Formats: sequence, C-alpha cells, structure tokens
Amino acid sequence: MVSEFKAAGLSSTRVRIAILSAIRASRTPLSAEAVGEELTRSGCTIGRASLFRNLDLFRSAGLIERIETGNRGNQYLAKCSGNHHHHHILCEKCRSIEPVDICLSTAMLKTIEQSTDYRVTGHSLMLYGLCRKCRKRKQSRRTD
Amino acid sequence: MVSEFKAAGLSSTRVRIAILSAIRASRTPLSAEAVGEELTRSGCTIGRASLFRNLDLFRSAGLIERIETGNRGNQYLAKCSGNHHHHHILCEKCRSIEPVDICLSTAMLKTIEQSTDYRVTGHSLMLYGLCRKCRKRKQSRRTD
DNA sequence: ATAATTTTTGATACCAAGTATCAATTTTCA
DNA sequence: TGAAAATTGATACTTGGTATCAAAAATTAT
Repeated sequence: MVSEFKAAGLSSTRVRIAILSAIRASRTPLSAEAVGEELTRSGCTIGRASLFRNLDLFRSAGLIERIETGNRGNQYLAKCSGNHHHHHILCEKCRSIEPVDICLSTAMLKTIEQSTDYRVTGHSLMLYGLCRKCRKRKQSRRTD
Repeated sequence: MVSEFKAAGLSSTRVRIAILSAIRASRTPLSAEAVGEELTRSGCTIGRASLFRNLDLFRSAGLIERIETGNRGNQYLAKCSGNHHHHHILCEKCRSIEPVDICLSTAMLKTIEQSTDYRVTGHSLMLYGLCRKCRKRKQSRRTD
C-alpha cells in the first residue's frame, strides 16, 4: 500500500493506511461516517477533516470510487478489479449497493450526439431498486 | 396553472404560482437557491421552508423534475411536454441542458435484474457534454 | 359574503455532510 | 538526525435541507 500511495504522490501515513484498509476490507460501500466508525472500532479514531480530505484525495488518485447517492452523503468503495467503467444499483430500502456491469452502448452515445448536437463527454447512471432481502420483508414492520 | 394544481390536489397559492412560473420560465434547470433568487428578483421573496416544501410537492405531483446532481444541491426543471420518461444532457461549460430522448432498454433492465438480483424500480441518467456553441468557442476566454 | 375549517406559510431552530483554518504533529529526505 | 514539507485534527463555518408551530391565506360551508 505504501508504494501505491507513493505512486499517487501521497505520503503514506498511519491515517491513510487505516482509511484505505477499512474501505478495502469492506464488502459493501461505506459512507464517510461508516469509515470513521470502522476506524474508531479498530482503535484509530481520526478527525473529520482528515477523513473527508483523504477520501477525496484517494478518489482523485483513483484509489477508491465515490458513488453519489443523491441527497444524503456519498458512499466510498475500493475500486473494483479491472477498474473498467460500470455503474451501481442502490436498494431503496436498506441502501445496499451492488455494481452493475452494464453501460450505455457506443451506438447509443452516437445516437445521442446526433440527436442533440452535443459532444458527449461523460455520464452518470444510478439504478434504484429493491434487493432480494428487502423484497422479501417488504410487508413486515420497519424497525426504524 | 390553477387547474393543474387542483388536479394535483394542491391548493393554488401565490407562492406556488410564483415558484412554478419561475421554473417554467427558465430555459435551464434551477437550483432551489436560484429559484428563490428569481422570486426575490420579481418582488416575491418567500421562505426557505416553503420553497423546499413546494419543490418537493411539485416533484411528487409530477409537475417538475428533480435532477440529482451529486454533491451539492439538486436542480429543478419543468417537465418537458409529453411527459414521457427521458433524460438530459448538460453542457459542462455553459450549463445549458437539452432533453435526450433515449433510455435504457427493457432488455438492459432485465439483464441488470438477472445479474444483480435486485428488482429495478427506477434509474437516473445524466449525460455530460459540450454543446455546439461551447465546442466552437472552446479556446476562447471564459466570461465567468 | 362571511364564518368556520383546512391548508399553507415563514421565522426559527435544527441537522447532516462537508470545507476552511491553522497550530501542532508526523513524515520525508538530505 | 534534523530541517523542511506534508499531514493531522480541533474548531468553526457553510450549504442544503427538515421540523416545529403560530400566524396568515385559501377553501368550504352557510
């Protein structure tokens, strides 16, 4: 990890190693808050400022991904292997997130460019849905 | 507009008429703040609470669209005519927006449901690009 | 048209996520 | 090692939005 930081032009600090480890250790994406809690749990509480600063630095450096989940807080997760372009689906109920390995086709992008006369430079796609668990307990009482 | 409100089960107030007018008068999407400023400019300052409340009500009623632009605040815009599902492309430079009459195919959605085991209930797609004008004046100095 | 009822408004206080500042600490590297 | 550079974290602030609730406006019944 030290060399990864080096490669990204970031010095390798205890705080950074802890943050990136926590994100990589998690199977699911974590909110900034969740990362902080994870660190506290492992005996390495860090300041808010450092947390947000590093999440942003890591993202700029391509070490992690940030999923913009709309209104309330973003989610951070380790870059998926291969690192190719993809999207995510978010469960409306439990907020769990899965990668979705599908994307707009180049044909579609071409059609868009032709019909709008814009040059397309990027896009963001977020899918919403219900995960299997939440579909099953759809009728039961909420616990929140 | 009065009857539109009626149809949506909303009583028609001065504040609501002003908000919806401002959004409809704008060629580009407006942030909540921008809507407020617009109203102030036209001599009808309204409270924050009413603004956000009504933006949300209008969206629920299908009178406007909300574009979740990620980190900082949402954008609101009038529903395009015809009102069928579509997306938008936003010029990175001048922030002008055009509707994009294309969408994820049902086949694609089915693939996603199969590969993720989520039931897809919705999605948001935002395209980014450069409009023709901005492509042409790409090299010239910005005015902002 | 007026009164009674219902809805909406807006001032205020609040909240959550994130940023700015800057002195103190840590890391780097000569 | 020790000086220079980078990072940290306490604190205060900002932004975008929500909750509360009395006052005002809109609706409805008379």
